[in-house]
Amino acid sequence: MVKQEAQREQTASMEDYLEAIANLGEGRKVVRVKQISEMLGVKMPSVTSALKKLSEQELVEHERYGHIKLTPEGNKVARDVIRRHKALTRFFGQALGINEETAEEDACKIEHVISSLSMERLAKFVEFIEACPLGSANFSSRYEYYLEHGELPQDCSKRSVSKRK
Amino acid sequence: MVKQEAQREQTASMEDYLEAIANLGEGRKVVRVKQISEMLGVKMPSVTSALKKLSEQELVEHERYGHIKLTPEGNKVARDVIRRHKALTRFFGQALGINEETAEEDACKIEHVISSLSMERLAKFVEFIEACPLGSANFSSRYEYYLEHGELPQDCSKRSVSKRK
DNA sequence: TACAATTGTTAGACATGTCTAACAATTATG
DNA sequence: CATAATTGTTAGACATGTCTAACAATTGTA
Repeated sequence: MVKQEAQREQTASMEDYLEAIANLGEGRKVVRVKQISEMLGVKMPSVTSALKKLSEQELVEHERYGHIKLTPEGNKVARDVIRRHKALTRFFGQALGINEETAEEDACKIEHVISSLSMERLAKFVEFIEACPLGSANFSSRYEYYLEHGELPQDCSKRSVSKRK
Repeated sequence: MVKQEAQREQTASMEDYLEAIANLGEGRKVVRVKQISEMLGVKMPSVTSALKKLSEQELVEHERYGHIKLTPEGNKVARDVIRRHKALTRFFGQALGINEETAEEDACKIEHVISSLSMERLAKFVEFIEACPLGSANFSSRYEYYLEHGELPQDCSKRSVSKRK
Protein backbone atom coordinates (compact mmCIF):
# COMPACT_ATOMS: atom_id res chain seq x y z
CA MET A 1 0.00 0.00 0.00
CA VAL A 2 1.47 3.25 -1.17
CA LYS A 3 0.69 6.67 0.16
CA GLN A 4 -1.44 8.43 -2.39
CA GLU A 5 -1.49 11.91 -0.97
CA ALA A 6 -0.46 14.90 -3.01
CA GLN A 7 3.18 14.22 -2.07
CA ARG A 8 3.66 17.95 -2.01
CA GLU A 9 4.91 18.08 1.56
CA GLN A 10 8.62 18.28 2.20
CA THR A 11 10.59 16.54 4.91
CA ALA A 12 12.25 18.59 7.64
CA SER A 13 15.60 18.04 5.93
CA MET A 14 14.47 19.24 2.55
CA GLU A 15 12.80 22.26 4.11
CA ASP A 16 16.10 23.06 5.80
CA TYR A 17 17.93 22.95 2.49
CA LEU A 18 15.38 25.20 0.81
CA GLU A 19 15.49 27.62 3.70
CA ALA A 20 19.28 27.74 3.68
CA ILE A 21 19.41 28.36 -0.05
CA ALA A 22 16.88 31.17 0.25
CA ASN A 23 18.78 32.79 3.10
CA LEU A 24 22.15 32.48 1.40
CA GLY A 25 20.77 33.80 -1.86
CA GLU A 26 19.35 37.01 -0.38
CA GLY A 27 20.32 39.93 -2.60
CA ARG A 28 21.23 37.74 -5.59
CA LYS A 29 24.31 36.40 -3.87
CA VAL A 30 25.79 33.27 -5.41
CA VAL A 31 25.02 30.18 -3.38
CA ARG A 32 27.67 27.51 -2.90
CA VAL A 33 27.44 23.91 -1.83
CA LYS A 34 30.03 24.56 0.82
CA GLN A 35 28.07 27.39 2.37
CA ILE A 36 24.93 25.31 2.56
CA SER A 37 26.84 22.48 4.15
CA GLU A 38 28.33 24.80 6.75
CA MET A 39 25.04 26.49 7.48
CA LEU A 40 23.29 23.21 8.08
CA GLY A 41 26.15 21.40 9.73
CA VAL A 42 26.31 18.58 7.19
CA LYS A 43 29.02 17.46 4.79
CA MET A 44 29.09 18.50 1.16
CA PRO A 45 27.97 15.16 -0.29
CA SER A 46 24.77 15.45 1.70
CA VAL A 47 24.12 18.77 0.06
CA THR A 48 24.80 17.43 -3.43
CA SER A 49 22.45 14.59 -2.76
CA ALA A 50 19.72 16.88 -1.44
CA LEU A 51 20.11 19.21 -4.42
CA LYS A 52 19.60 16.27 -6.73
CA LYS A 53 16.31 15.39 -5.06
CA LEU A 54 15.13 18.97 -4.99
CA SER A 55 16.03 19.39 -8.66
CA GLU A 56 13.96 16.36 -9.55
CA GLN A 57 11.03 17.98 -7.81
CA GLU A 58 11.77 21.21 -9.64
CA LEU A 59 12.20 23.19 -6.47
CA VAL A 60 15.82 23.98 -7.23
CA GLU A 61 17.89 24.63 -10.34
CA HIS A 62 21.32 23.13 -10.12
CA GLU A 63 23.85 22.16 -12.70
CA ARG A 64 26.99 20.19 -11.97
CA TYR A 65 29.63 22.47 -10.49
CA GLY A 66 27.34 25.33 -11.37
CA HIS A 67 24.77 27.68 -10.02
CA ILE A 68 22.22 26.86 -7.32
CA LYS A 69 18.93 28.68 -7.46
CA LEU A 70 15.42 28.22 -6.21
CA THR A 71 12.66 27.86 -8.76
CA PRO A 72 9.59 30.04 -8.18
CA GLU A 73 7.90 27.04 -6.58
CA GLY A 74 10.95 26.31 -4.43
CA ASN A 75 11.07 29.91 -3.40
CA LYS A 76 7.44 29.74 -2.34
CA VAL A 77 8.14 26.78 -0.09
CA ALA A 78 11.26 28.41 1.32
CA ARG A 79 9.50 31.68 2.05
CA ASP A 80 6.84 29.82 3.91
CA VAL A 81 9.39 28.02 6.07
CA ILE A 82 11.13 31.30 6.75
CA ARG A 83 7.87 32.96 7.69
CA ARG A 84 7.19 30.23 10.24
CA HIS A 85 10.74 30.44 11.46
CA LYS A 86 10.54 34.15 12.08
CA ALA A 87 7.22 34.02 13.84
CA LEU A 88 8.45 31.25 16.11
CA THR A 89 11.65 33.07 16.90
CA ARG A 90 9.68 36.15 17.83
CA PHE A 91 7.34 34.11 19.97
CA PHE A 92 10.09 32.43 21.95
CA GLY A 93 12.17 35.57 22.12
CA GLN A 94 9.65 38.32 22.74
CA ALA A 95 6.70 36.59 24.29
CA LEU A 96 8.46 33.96 26.36
CA GLY A 97 11.67 35.86 26.96
CA ILE A 98 13.92 33.03 25.81
CA ASN A 99 17.51 33.85 24.85
CA GLU A 100 18.17 34.33 21.17
CA GLU A 101 20.19 31.18 20.64
CA THR A 102 17.65 28.86 22.20
CA ALA A 103 14.79 30.69 20.50
CA GLU A 104 16.54 30.08 17.18
CA GLU A 105 17.12 26.42 17.89
CA ASP A 106 13.53 25.79 18.86
CA ALA A 107 12.23 27.71 15.88
CA CYS A 108 14.42 25.58 13.59
CA LYS A 109 12.86 22.41 14.89
CA ILE A 110 9.28 23.48 15.36
CA GLU A 111 8.96 25.23 12.00
CA HIS A 112 8.89 21.79 10.37
CA VAL A 113 6.17 20.22 12.44
CA ILE A 114 3.68 22.83 13.58
CA SER A 115 0.22 22.90 11.97
CA SER A 116 -0.78 25.92 9.91
CA LEU A 117 -3.61 26.68 12.28
CA SER A 118 -1.35 26.87 15.32
CA MET A 119 1.15 28.79 13.28
CA GLU A 120 -1.39 31.45 12.35
CA ARG A 121 -2.58 31.76 15.93
CA LEU A 122 0.92 31.99 17.26
CA ALA A 123 1.78 34.69 14.77
CA LYS A 124 -1.34 36.63 15.70
CA PHE A 125 -0.48 36.20 19.32
CA VAL A 126 2.94 37.73 18.83
CA GLU A 127 1.52 40.54 16.73
CA PHE A 128 -0.92 41.23 19.49
CA ILE A 129 1.68 41.20 22.23
CA GLU A 130 3.82 43.58 20.23
CA ALA A 131 1.05 45.84 19.01
CA CYS A 132 -1.09 46.24 22.09
CA PRO A 133 1.02 48.21 24.55
CA LEU A 134 -1.54 48.31 27.29
CA GLY A 135 -2.69 44.76 27.12
CA SER A 136 0.77 43.44 26.71
CA ALA A 137 2.35 45.75 29.25
CA ASN A 138 -0.06 44.64 31.92
CA PHE A 139 0.26 41.15 30.76
CA SER A 140 3.98 40.91 30.46
CA SER A 141 4.76 42.77 33.64
CA ARG A 142 2.58 40.37 35.59
CA TYR A 143 3.99 37.45 33.69
CA GLU A 144 7.52 38.54 34.43
CA TYR A 145 6.72 38.96 38.08
CA TYR A 146 5.39 35.45 38.10
CA LEU A 147 8.47 34.13 36.32
CA GLU A 148 10.77 35.84 38.78
CA HIS A 149 8.96 35.22 42.03
CA GLY A 150 7.16 32.00 41.25
CA GLU A 151 3.92 33.39 42.58
CA LEU A 152 1.24 35.68 41.31
CA PRO A 153 1.47 39.44 41.73
CA GLN A 154 -0.96 40.92 44.24
CA ASP A 155 -3.13 42.63 41.71
CA CYS A 156 -3.88 39.36 40.00
CA SER A 157 -7.13 38.38 41.67
CA LYS A 158 -10.48 40.00 41.14
CA ARG A 159 -11.29 39.91 44.84
CA SER A 160 -8.43 40.72 47.12
CA VAL A 161 -7.87 37.15 48.12
CA SER A 162 -5.73 36.65 51.21
CA LYS A 163 -3.96 33.61 49.84
CA ARG A 164 -0.29 34.33 50.40
CA LYS A 165 2.33 31.77 51.19
CA MET B 1 34.11 10.08 13.51
CA VAL B 2 31.57 8.82 15.98
CA LYS B 3 29.34 10.91 18.14
CA GLN B 4 30.58 10.66 21.66
CA GLU B 5 27.78 12.35 23.55
CA ALA B 6 26.05 10.65 26.43
CA GLN B 7 23.73 8.91 23.96
CA ARG B 8 21.00 9.28 26.55
CA GLU B 9 18.59 11.16 24.28
CA GLN B 10 15.84 9.26 22.59
CA THR B 11 14.59 9.72 19.06
CA ALA B 12 11.07 10.99 18.45
CA SER B 13 10.01 7.46 17.54
CA MET B 14 11.36 5.87 20.67
CA GLU B 15 9.80 8.59 22.78
CA ASP B 16 6.50 7.84 21.11
CA TYR B 17 6.77 4.18 22.02
CA LEU B 18 7.64 4.94 25.62
CA GLU B 19 4.79 7.41 25.87
CA ALA B 20 2.31 4.95 24.41
CA ILE B 21 3.39 2.19 26.76
CA ALA B 22 3.04 4.50 29.75
CA ASN B 23 -0.41 5.64 28.66
CA LEU B 24 -1.64 2.15 27.90
CA GLY B 25 -0.26 0.84 31.17
CA GLU B 26 -2.08 3.36 33.37
CA GLY B 27 -3.65 1.58 36.30
CA ARG B 28 -1.59 -1.58 35.87
CA LYS B 29 -3.38 -2.54 32.68
CA VAL B 30 -1.65 -5.15 30.54
CA VAL B 31 0.01 -3.62 27.51
CA ARG B 32 -0.14 -5.42 24.15
CA VAL B 33 1.90 -5.04 21.02
CA LYS B 34 -1.28 -4.66 19.03
CA GLN B 35 -2.50 -1.77 21.13
CA ILE B 36 0.76 0.07 20.81
CA SER B 37 0.72 -0.45 17.08
CA GLU B 38 -2.82 0.90 16.83
CA MET B 39 -2.14 3.84 19.08
CA LEU B 40 0.88 4.90 17.05
CA GLY B 41 -0.45 3.97 13.64
CA VAL B 42 2.34 1.54 12.80
CA LYS B 43 2.35 -2.18 12.08
CA MET B 44 3.15 -4.76 14.74
CA PRO B 45 6.62 -5.65 13.48
CA SER B 46 7.63 -2.04 13.97
CA VAL B 47 6.58 -2.31 17.58
CA THR B 48 8.47 -5.56 18.14
CA SER B 49 11.52 -3.99 16.64
CA ALA B 50 11.22 -0.88 18.80
CA LEU B 51 10.70 -2.97 21.92
CA LYS B 52 13.89 -4.83 21.17
CA LYS B 53 15.86 -1.59 21.00
CA LEU B 54 14.26 -0.20 24.13
CA SER B 55 14.96 -3.44 25.99
CA GLU B 56 18.60 -3.25 25.06
CA GLN B 57 18.68 0.22 26.56
CA GLU B 58 16.88 -1.12 29.62
CA LEU B 59 14.01 1.27 29.26
CA VAL B 60 11.49 -1.51 28.73
CA GLU B 61 11.05 -5.07 29.99
CA HIS B 62 9.75 -7.36 27.33
CA GLU B 63 9.86 -11.08 26.89
CA ARG B 64 8.83 -12.90 23.75
CA TYR B 65 5.06 -13.15 23.57
CA GLY B 66 5.02 -11.86 27.10
CA HIS B 67 4.56 -8.80 29.22
CA ILE B 68 5.60 -5.28 28.25
CA LYS B 69 6.56 -2.96 31.04
CA LEU B 70 8.59 0.18 31.53
CA THR B 71 11.62 0.01 33.75
CA PRO B 72 11.93 2.79 36.33
CA GLU B 73 14.28 4.58 33.95
CA GLY B 74 11.91 4.09 31.04
CA ASN B 75 9.08 5.35 33.13
CA LYS B 76 11.05 8.46 33.95
CA VAL B 77 11.61 9.20 30.30
CA ALA B 78 7.97 8.50 29.46
CA ARG B 79 6.68 10.72 32.25
CA ASP B 80 8.79 13.53 31.00
CA VAL B 81 7.44 13.20 27.48
CA ILE B 82 3.92 13.10 28.84
CA ARG B 83 4.55 16.17 30.95
CA ARG B 84 5.69 18.07 27.88
CA HIS B 85 2.78 16.73 25.91
CA LYS B 86 0.25 17.93 28.45
CA ALA B 87 1.74 21.36 28.82
CA LEU B 88 1.80 21.82 25.05
CA THR B 89 -1.77 20.64 24.68
CA ARG B 90 -2.85 23.13 27.29
CA PHE B 91 -0.93 25.88 25.64
CA PHE B 92 -2.43 25.32 22.23
CA GLY B 93 -5.86 24.61 23.62
CA GLN B 94 -6.27 27.12 26.40
CA ALA B 95 -3.90 29.92 25.54
CA LEU B 96 -4.18 29.90 21.75
CA GLY B 97 -7.72 28.58 21.53
CA ILE B 98 -6.87 25.81 19.07
CA ASN B 99 -9.30 22.90 18.70
CA GLU B 100 -8.50 19.80 20.70
CA GLU B 101 -7.55 17.59 17.79
CA THR B 102 -5.09 20.03 16.29
CA ALA B 103 -3.72 20.90 19.73
CA GLU B 104 -3.07 17.19 20.27
CA GLU B 105 -1.38 16.76 16.92
CA ASP B 106 0.92 19.70 17.44
CA ALA B 107 1.76 18.62 20.97
CA CYS B 108 2.66 15.16 19.65
CA LYS B 109 5.17 16.64 17.26
CA ILE B 110 6.60 19.46 19.30
CA GLU B 111 7.06 17.44 22.48
CA HIS B 112 10.00 15.71 20.80
CA VAL B 113 11.89 18.76 19.67
CA ILE B 114 11.35 21.65 22.07
CA SER B 115 14.18 22.68 24.39
CA SER B 116 13.72 22.28 28.12
CA LEU B 117 14.08 25.99 28.64
CA SER B 118 11.25 26.84 26.27
CA MET B 119 9.24 24.01 27.71
CA GLU B 120 9.54 25.40 31.23
CA ARG B 121 8.63 28.89 30.11
CA LEU B 122 5.69 27.67 28.13
CA ALA B 123 4.41 25.69 31.10
CA LYS B 124 4.79 28.72 33.35
CA PHE B 125 3.04 30.81 30.78
CA VAL B 126 0.04 28.49 30.76
CA GLU B 127 0.01 28.30 34.55
CA PHE B 128 0.03 32.05 34.64
CA ILE B 129 -2.76 32.44 32.13
CA GLU B 130 -4.85 29.97 34.06
CA ALA B 131 -3.98 31.21 37.53
CA CYS B 132 -4.11 34.97 37.13
CA PRO B 133 -7.76 35.80 36.51
CA LEU B 134 -7.27 39.51 36.17
CA GLY B 135 -4.18 39.49 34.05
CA SER B 136 -5.43 36.72 31.89
CA ALA B 137 -8.98 38.01 31.65
CA ASN B 138 -7.78 41.36 30.41
CA PHE B 139 -5.28 39.71 28.26
CA SER B 140 -7.43 37.06 26.70
CA SER B 141 -10.42 39.24 26.11
CA ARG B 142 -8.28 41.70 24.20
CA TYR B 143 -6.53 38.88 22.43
CA GLU B 144 -9.84 37.36 21.39
CA TYR B 145 -11.08 40.68 20.15
CA TYR B 146 -7.96 40.93 18.05
CA LEU B 147 -8.39 37.41 16.72
CA GLU B 148 -12.00 38.05 15.78
CA HIS B 149 -11.74 41.55 14.38
CA GLY B 150 -8.22 41.56 13.09
CA GLU B 151 -7.52 44.86 14.78
CA LEU B 152 -6.71 46.04 18.25
CA PRO B 153 -9.44 46.87 20.75
CA GLN B 154 -9.81 50.57 21.51
CA ASP B 155 -8.45 50.32 25.02
CA CYS B 156 -5.19 48.93 23.78
CA SER B 157 -3.11 52.08 23.50
CA LYS B 158 -1.69 54.10 26.34
CA ARG B 159 -2.54 57.38 24.65
CA SER B 160 -5.80 57.43 22.83
CA VAL B 161 -4.22 57.13 19.44
CA SER B 162 -6.48 57.97 16.55
CA LYS B 163 -5.11 55.29 14.26
CA ARG B 164 -8.20 53.52 12.99
CA LYS B 165 -8.52 52.05 9.54
C1' DT C 1 50.02 28.43 -18.04
C1' DA C 2 51.04 24.77 -14.92
C1' DC C 3 50.41 23.31 -10.47
C1' DA C 4 48.22 23.66 -5.87
C1' DA C 5 44.38 24.48 -3.21
C1' DT C 6 39.68 24.46 -2.98
C1' DT C 7 35.26 23.03 -4.06
C1' DG C 8 32.08 19.62 -5.75
C1' DT C 9 30.63 14.92 -7.14
C1' DT C 10 30.19 9.92 -7.17
C1' DA C 11 30.04 5.55 -5.08
C1' DG C 12 28.90 3.06 -1.60
C1' DA C 13 28.57 2.09 3.59
C1' DC C 14 25.62 2.75 7.47
C1' DA C 15 21.83 4.02 10.85
C1' DT C 16 17.04 4.53 11.67
C1' DG C 17 12.60 3.16 11.23
C1' DT C 18 9.14 1.59 8.40
C1' DC C 19 6.82 -2.15 5.74
C1' DT C 20 5.20 -7.05 3.79
C1' DA C 21 5.32 -11.98 3.86
C1' DA C 22 5.85 -15.99 6.21
C1' DC C 23 5.84 -18.38 10.25
C1' DA C 24 5.15 -19.24 15.43
C1' DA C 25 2.88 -18.87 19.79
C1' DT C 26 -1.15 -17.96 22.37
C1' DT C 27 -5.99 -17.76 23.11
C1' DA C 28 -10.69 -18.70 22.14
C1' DT C 29 -14.26 -21.89 20.96
C1' DG C 30 -17.11 -25.82 19.09
C1' DC D 1 -8.83 -30.81 23.37
C1' DA D 2 -8.33 -29.90 18.62
C1' DT D 3 -8.58 -26.48 15.55
C1' DA D 4 -9.47 -21.70 14.21
C1' DA D 5 -8.63 -16.99 15.08
C1' DT D 6 -5.72 -13.77 16.89
C1' DT D 7 -1.54 -11.92 18.26
C1' DG D 8 3.40 -11.64 17.95
C1' DT D 9 7.94 -12.51 15.78
C1' DT D 10 11.49 -13.03 12.25
C1' DA D 11 13.56 -12.06 7.98
C1' DG D 12 14.45 -9.15 4.78
C1' DA D 13 13.14 -5.23 1.49
C1' DC D 14 12.96 -0.31 1.17
C1' DA D 15 13.13 4.85 1.97
C1' DT D 16 15.50 8.66 3.90
C1' DG D 17 19.40 11.00 4.97
C1' DT D 18 23.81 10.90 6.73
C1' DC D 19 28.81 9.84 6.29
C1' DT D 20 33.82 8.66 4.33
C1' DA D 21 36.94 7.87 0.60
C1' DA D 22 38.22 8.63 -3.82
C1' DC D 23 38.11 11.23 -7.73
C1' DA D 24 36.94 15.40 -10.78
C1' DA D 25 36.32 20.18 -11.84
C1' DT D 26 37.24 24.85 -10.88
C1' DT D 27 39.87 28.57 -9.15
C1' DG D 28 43.87 30.96 -7.50
C1' DT D 29 48.64 31.86 -7.98
C1' DA D 30 53.68 31.57 -8.78
